Amino acid sequence: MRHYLALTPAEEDALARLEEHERKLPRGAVVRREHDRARELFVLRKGWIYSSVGLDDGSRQILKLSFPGDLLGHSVIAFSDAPDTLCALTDVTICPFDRLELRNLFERHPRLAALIMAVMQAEQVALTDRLASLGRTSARARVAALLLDILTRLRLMKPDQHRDSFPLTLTQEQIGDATGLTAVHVNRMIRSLEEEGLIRRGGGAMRILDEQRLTGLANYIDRSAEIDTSWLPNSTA
Amino acid sequence: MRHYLALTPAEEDALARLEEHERKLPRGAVVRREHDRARELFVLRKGWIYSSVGLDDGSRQILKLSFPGDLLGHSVIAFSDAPDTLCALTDVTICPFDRLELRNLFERHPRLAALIMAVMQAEQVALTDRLASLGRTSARARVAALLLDILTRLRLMKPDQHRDSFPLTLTQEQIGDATGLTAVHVNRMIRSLEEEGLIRRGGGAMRILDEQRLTGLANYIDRSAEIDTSWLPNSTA
DNA sequence: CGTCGAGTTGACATAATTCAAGTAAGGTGG
DNA sequence: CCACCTTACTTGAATTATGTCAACTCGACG
Repeated sequence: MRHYLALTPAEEDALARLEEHERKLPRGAVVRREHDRARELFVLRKGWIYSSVGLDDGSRQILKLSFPGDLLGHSVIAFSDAPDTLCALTDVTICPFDRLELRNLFERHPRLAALIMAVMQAEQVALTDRLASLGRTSARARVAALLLDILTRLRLMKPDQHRDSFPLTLTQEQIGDATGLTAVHVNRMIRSLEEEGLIRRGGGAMRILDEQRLTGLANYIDRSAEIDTSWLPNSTA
Repeated sequence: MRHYLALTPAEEDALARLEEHERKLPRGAVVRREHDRARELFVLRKGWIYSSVGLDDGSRQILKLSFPGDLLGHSVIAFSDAPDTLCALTDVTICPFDRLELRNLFERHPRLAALIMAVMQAEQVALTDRLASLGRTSARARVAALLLDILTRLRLMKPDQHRDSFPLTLTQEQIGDATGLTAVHVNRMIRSLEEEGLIRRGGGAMRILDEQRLTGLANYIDRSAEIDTSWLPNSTA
């Protein structure tokens, strides 16, 4: 799944074991709710999922979007109560596995464990990019950055299907919850981007017309440049 | 250093090895600059350090504060170019070690490697808390949350020294860069908190007078409740 | 002493929110 | 197949939070 380097057969097996079980959920389903006791991680096989936290005043912050191939629910690595809610944006297929499986990985496949740590770290850097986006850029820039982030991440997996567009499964309210804006204001920003010919909507899809200009305006940094795996331990098998 | 569980002598040795070398830097020194090639992680032994990114328009976002005992510079686990700048807020003592040392840890001390992953994960959750703070709370709340975060983290290490106060080494501009606000507005928020008797400043220190009320207003969540290590592998030695 | 960085304060400008009302599209029961 | 409802999207006007600019104070430090 996360093919940043050539895996040995034994490592492939170990990864496959994590995806042994499969669970399908309909659009809108809650995978797990914040404050619930949680022991499972998931590999997302199909569909989109978002992670969010609710605040006292009823507002909500979307923390992360996950796409096919992503690992989610990492928080159980540190805490036994889920700090965030996971919710399906589309019909999804997920492969749950207990965190005890990680134990096996650390003991028998140190290289895989280290690779997972590297991938998690890359996600953390993505989080800091979003932090800078929320803290220091305008509404327009935040919306633009979100759209670009979705596009580049989908394109990484399926370059042919997502040359310059993707299905718009997020409502404007959800975009607002991700960018720290109001649904109303998100709407205004999207139309302004559209009027300037930077993006176009239609048929339930979002198309990025001028990726370069949008990237500049959004202060967006594409970090899909490969993860550096040169320090990883050698494979054991 | 990170005593979330009892370590074996061999594990203690391995950790001690990471702290073999020591480097002292004066206040204001840059440990490493963003975009620099970077291979080293650090254990912060003494002093405070912040991590920040600069945006095109000259503004800056402070991503994280690090205190004694913290591990920093994790980004080299995934990338060979530093995504953020590390800068000393006080005179500091750091213990640098190459990321190749991690290899040794994964191969010989899987339990330690897993513990480090858990600690990193806890930091990631802290990042998501800040994301929600920037995205969905008012200026007052963000400033309050930052102050509480500093207090609770320092108190975790030195409960007696930091009952309810800490040295205010951050300028108001830096507080602004951390919370996504202007220095001017930070000033107004701090005085308003002070006028309401929630905090008090004096002698270069910040004192939290009404932690409970401040916590409520800030939407702050204290996650210093122990990291859950029950899933970790057994020690090898 | 004089300079400099940090903090403080007021007047004003602007970005984003709130409120309110309306339209379009999709789903459901009759 | 239509009438109805609901949910998402759109738009304008009024309001508010935060930013900008500019001036002033204060203490530290050379």
